[in-house]
Amino acid sequence: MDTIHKLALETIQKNKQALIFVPSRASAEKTAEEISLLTHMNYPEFEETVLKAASTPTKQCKRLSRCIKKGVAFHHAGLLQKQKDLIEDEFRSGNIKIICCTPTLAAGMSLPAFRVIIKSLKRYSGKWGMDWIPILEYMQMAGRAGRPEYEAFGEAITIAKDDIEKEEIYERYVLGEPEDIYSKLAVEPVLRTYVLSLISSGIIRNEESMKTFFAKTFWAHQFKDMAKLENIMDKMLSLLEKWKFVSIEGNAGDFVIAHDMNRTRTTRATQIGKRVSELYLDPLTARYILDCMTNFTESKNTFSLLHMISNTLEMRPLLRVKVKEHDMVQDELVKNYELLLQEEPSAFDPEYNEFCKSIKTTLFFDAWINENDEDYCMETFGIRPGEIRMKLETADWLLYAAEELAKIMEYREVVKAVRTLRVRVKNGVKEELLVLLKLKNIGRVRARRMYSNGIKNLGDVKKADITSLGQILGKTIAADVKKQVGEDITKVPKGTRKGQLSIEKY
DNA sequence: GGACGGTGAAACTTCAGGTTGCCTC
DNA sequence: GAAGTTTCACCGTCC
Repeated sequence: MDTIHKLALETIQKNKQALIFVPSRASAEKTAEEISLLTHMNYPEFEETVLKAASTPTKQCKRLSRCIKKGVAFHHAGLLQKQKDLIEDEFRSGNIKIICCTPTLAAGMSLPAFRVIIKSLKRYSGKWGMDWIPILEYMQMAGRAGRPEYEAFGEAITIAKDDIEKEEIYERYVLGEPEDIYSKLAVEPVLRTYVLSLISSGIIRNEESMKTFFAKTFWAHQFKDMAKLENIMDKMLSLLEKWKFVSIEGNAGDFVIAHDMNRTRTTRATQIGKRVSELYLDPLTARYILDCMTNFTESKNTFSLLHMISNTLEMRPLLRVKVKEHDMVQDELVKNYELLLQEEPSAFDPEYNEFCKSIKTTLFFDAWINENDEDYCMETFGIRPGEIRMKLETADWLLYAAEELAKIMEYREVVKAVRTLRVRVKNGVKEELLVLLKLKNIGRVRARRMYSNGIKNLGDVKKADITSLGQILGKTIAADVKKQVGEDITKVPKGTRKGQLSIEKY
């Protein structure tokens, strides 16, 4: 038995609770599972919530359910919100004794435990291999120990693999000072967005006031070199002008300073620039979407639009292309090449890898709008339910933004295509089900059942007799649906069941 | 003799997280 | 860099 397992069991014996921080999701799940096999608790009542969080229980859901039954859970961003809520609530009420988690639970949420166990203070960090995590993060994790309302103290235990590491951990984390906080404003996407929004809202009217404004920010305070900073802002401004989101007029603005005409030229957001700002889009993405949309012709389709949104900064991190998937992604790229709305970068371009990822992400969305469920997506693309939801939400936002921009540009065909796609993404359905989705209480599953039983549009709903509709949808919903198409059926006939209709699984 | 099944070591892969917009029954 | 996962060779058992 591992040290971690012993500590976990000992915590349970003391009738206390522990959070175990581990460096990866796989490790969170595995550790939780191992501990769950060692406990003797039994909570069957949570099974349903865990398994029914997705339309079909995935491997992950089943694994979580097995653990929670034994009073142990794993927690990471791949879980569905409902599952995360359940875990947090049941930990608070004391039914779940141990949570093995990634840094999800380190910050933000108040979820104190008697004991915090940190499996490792090193984490994989791209190029550098394993690296120490920030001291700030250690403090966040350790700070979860000790419930102020119940405990006089808490324990934060860190596992060291040998004496040398023990020394280093003590020096670095226990005695160490947390890192300074740096402004995130300096990142270009953020800066672009803020400059545009300040111009759009009229807070900044010319270059002079822009510089005065930014000089007062925390970023400038840290950065100190104002000349360099002004340089960056000039660059931002000319980009925004180049992209036609901002117009810079030659005449002097409201605040005339005669000696420097250049700094007092009035800056204004264009109509499209104003909308971009309202949509909270990174101007770079907005420009990219606008350019893509001009290439949207009759020969393009939903794949084209899905790829358009998959290739944005907002959609990142994209789905990773695994070694075994490489050929498949390449094949799909070749197959769908004609559908793309932007040029493929050269294979030597540093961005090429991201481009391959954007293709895989598009394939996932495409599978989703063709009615493949969470379980299929997880098995096929390695995307977990929690991430599916996040991606769908981002997609919905970007499609909405694209629709709004297309409206202003009067790209009527694009507006139509994007609007349809947005509903399909939201519901995960093929186009043929869209009519049925207009009915309240009818989602992807029920609509598909109706369709496979021959009820393909609202007319069919009217024609269908209430008994068979009831067999497809259940009596209550069937009556409600009938009502929605104008037939008020308050009384469902009894005893008219003739036999089960074949209800195909989609 | 051959198919199947279990086991363990070696080879191979992969590796955290979460904010934005808008509308509406 | 380390842990988790998959693959594969090896061995024993059963038919």
